[in-house]
Amino acid sequence: MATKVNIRDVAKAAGVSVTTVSHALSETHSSRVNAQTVEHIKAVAGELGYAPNRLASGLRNQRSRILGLVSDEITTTPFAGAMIQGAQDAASEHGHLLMVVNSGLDNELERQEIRALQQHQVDGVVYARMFNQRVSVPAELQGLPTIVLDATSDNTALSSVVPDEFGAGEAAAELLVTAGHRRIAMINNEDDIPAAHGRLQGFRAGLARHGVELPADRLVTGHPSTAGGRQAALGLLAAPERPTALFCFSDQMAMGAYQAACHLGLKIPADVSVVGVDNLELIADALWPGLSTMALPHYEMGRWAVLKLLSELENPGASPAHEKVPCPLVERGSVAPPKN
Amino acid sequence: MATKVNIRDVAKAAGVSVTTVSHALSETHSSRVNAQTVEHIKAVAGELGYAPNRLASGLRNQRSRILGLVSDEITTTPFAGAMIQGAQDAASEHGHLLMVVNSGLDNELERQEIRALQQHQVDGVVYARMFNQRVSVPAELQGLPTIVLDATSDNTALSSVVPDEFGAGEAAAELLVTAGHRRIAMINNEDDIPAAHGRLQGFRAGLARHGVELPADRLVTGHPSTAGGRQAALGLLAAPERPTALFCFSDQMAMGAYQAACHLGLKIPADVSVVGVDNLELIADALWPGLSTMALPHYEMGRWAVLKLLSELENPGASPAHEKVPCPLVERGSVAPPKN
DNA sequence: CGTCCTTTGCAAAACGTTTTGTATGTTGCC
DNA sequence: GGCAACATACAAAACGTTTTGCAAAGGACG
Repeated sequence: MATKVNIRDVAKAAGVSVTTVSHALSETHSSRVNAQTVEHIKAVAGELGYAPNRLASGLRNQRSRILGLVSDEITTTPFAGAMIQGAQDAASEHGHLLMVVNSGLDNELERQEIRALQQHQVDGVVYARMFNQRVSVPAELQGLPTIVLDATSDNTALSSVVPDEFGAGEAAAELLVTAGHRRIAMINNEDDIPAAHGRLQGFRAGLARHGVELPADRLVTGHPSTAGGRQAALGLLAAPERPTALFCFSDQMAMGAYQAACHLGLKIPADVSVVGVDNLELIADALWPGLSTMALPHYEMGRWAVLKLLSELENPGASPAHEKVPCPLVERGSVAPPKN
Repeated sequence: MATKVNIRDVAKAAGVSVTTVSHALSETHSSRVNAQTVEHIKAVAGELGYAPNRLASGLRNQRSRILGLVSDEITTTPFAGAMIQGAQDAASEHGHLLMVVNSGLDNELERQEIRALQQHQVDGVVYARMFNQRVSVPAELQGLPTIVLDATSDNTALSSVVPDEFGAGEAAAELLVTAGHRRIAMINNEDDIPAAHGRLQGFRAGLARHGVELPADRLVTGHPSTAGGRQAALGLLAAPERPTALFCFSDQMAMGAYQAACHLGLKIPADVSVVGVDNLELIADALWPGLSTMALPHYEMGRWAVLKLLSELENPGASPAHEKVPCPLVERGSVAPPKN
């Protein structure tokens, strides 16, 4: 009762030839067969539960309808899920399936996984990173349509999609300034990656538009973790003229800021407002009060990458695109006007 | 320069027949060809970068070497990553690839995704849930080897793997009692799922072994979220004879307990010890102090499921297994002896 | 020296599709 | 009524493997 019924069985049951069944079931060739016959064949096929063997059709067409998604680390980051989901949804909508592999940080393993994908004749690959960084895609992917996801490739011939880091920083500044804040600080990632750079630039630009400065002593960096954020926030909030608002590189660092505030007896948002980046449900929603944060559009980026990949497969001549997806603000309860 | 080289090219380059190449490269038939010739062929194949087309061999062998993983929700839970990774690692080690699909809570979509997997001739399926619950696997999977992951199926013919919930509860009790606690409370999930039931049973058993009771007013339930845990903890810790230790259903609920403690001016672990379940890096590691917790073995379960699936594929007669994977304690800093 | 076995290599068929080219039957037109 | 044109259906080849059955060559033995 398994997937045993093949096109020959359908042909026999419908009393026609295999060719006719194939034509009837194919969108493009159905004109070659009588409309009534098409109906009949479809009915019989449905009845028999016929599902064409994609291995066979892939072999014949040189088109497996499988897409590869290779990422650096699925396990450790909570973003991976949204990315994969976005990619998978887009693939599924267009009759494709996704093969997910991940390599950790092991280059040799990565090579191997990519070879495995190639053996399975994937039509193309999404090469994903879990945060916006600069990468060079492995040579193995030469000749295979590839989209770079949440990273920028040194090979500009490859399409890529990243969050609009600049815009996120800008919007965060806008939010805090219009809430009335003037003494504002930023806790940034100490690593000099595009994400850190872009958010800072945007934040500065957003502040500047309202004539607000970000003096050097209100820009601190730390390890991108709760502990890093906590430590940085403890320093900032202990200062004599402490800032009334904090923009944190990530929700995790923002969580550290919450801990620092609680430790110092400061209330959020009454004494200090906090804005994060990521919109990790697990953190932003869990903090008390909820954390207002700039959502990283991982789902949308996953979708975009697959859609772009499919479109490049359709017409191979297309020129590459470099997309920036906006990061919408998700307001919870961590921002209020300053007290005085 | 893509994956253009096929077995025929190798044969030509090596000056032998296609058959001989196939035999030489196959583990089982390599005895049919001269050892020296095997070496030569392998050398040529390597030189040419030959990689056999799995679509073709899958078609021929009726064995695609693709495994399906269908899950309810990848996006929203941070466990998915570890599960997928475990499954993928195990698959990769045995020369298989994983196709991940997920259905949300939409049954129709699930059916559709499963059909898609079947069209791609997956050799078997891992049917995963994101927390231990009771499921009935969809009829579409009839006839396809299936393993149930992090759930128990009403069809006992299907192998399944779940965490050892009972053992986790037991170990948590052991930890708290040997630290010296006697007034101990539990904050459980209000939903009556195997996870909640098992952990409570185990916790009770663990306490009982040391003559400690869990009176009704020290067993409270709440929504399995930070807010739910916070609310429950606020109630417990405001009681006249407040408990000195809390066992929480999840790390998220434990995070709520942290917030309640901070709110009430209680220090962890000095005033109250806390134990969670899950070992979510994002939370357990982020809390201050770090949260001691029972790790849910998602990675291992993912591995186990795939390994079991592969073994059932090898010998189809095997009887089903129902595995419980232990939940190791991960100690951080949230447990200390009671003050008085 | 002939026979029989063993070693080694190959030709051909099969897996389930899709597509091209062709054959059959039907209709319309002169 | 004959022929062209068209609609419809089919046979066969191809995609890249694996495996079965068979042939050729070489060695051992009587």
